[in-house]
Amino acid sequence: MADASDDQDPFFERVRAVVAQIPPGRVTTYGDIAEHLGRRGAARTVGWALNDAVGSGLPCHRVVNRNGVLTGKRHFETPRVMEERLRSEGVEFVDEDRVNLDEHWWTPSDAA
DNA sequence: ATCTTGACCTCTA
DNA sequence: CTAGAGGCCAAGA
Repeated sequence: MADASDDQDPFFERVRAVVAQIPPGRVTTYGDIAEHLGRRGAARTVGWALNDAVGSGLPCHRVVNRNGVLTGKRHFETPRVMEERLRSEGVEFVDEDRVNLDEHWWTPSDAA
């Protein structure tokens, strides 16, 4: 297994690693993750990674857009899951689909 | 192999 | 202030 086939470090794997390290009660943004990985405008790709992460055990509900809006709630099993989960963790909502980033903003650099 | 879509962000007019 | 376009990476048809 020393072939160039087991290299799982493109972008997907890295995004998942970061999202998996998001502590409860905290929220992060796509742009922050992308920027932390070295890609500033690759925020879209981050979402793609989560698209495959749904059901993989990743707390994708803790990832919101720059405005703190639960953009990806529609991709969940049920749009309600995302909101219910965040609320269950102690996250406060300033709007129907907007969380208080000023109170629960977590960054990849805050890990460890 | 090519084109389109996709859970985004940022800049410029 | 609002509106429009560009850029990034990956997967599906």
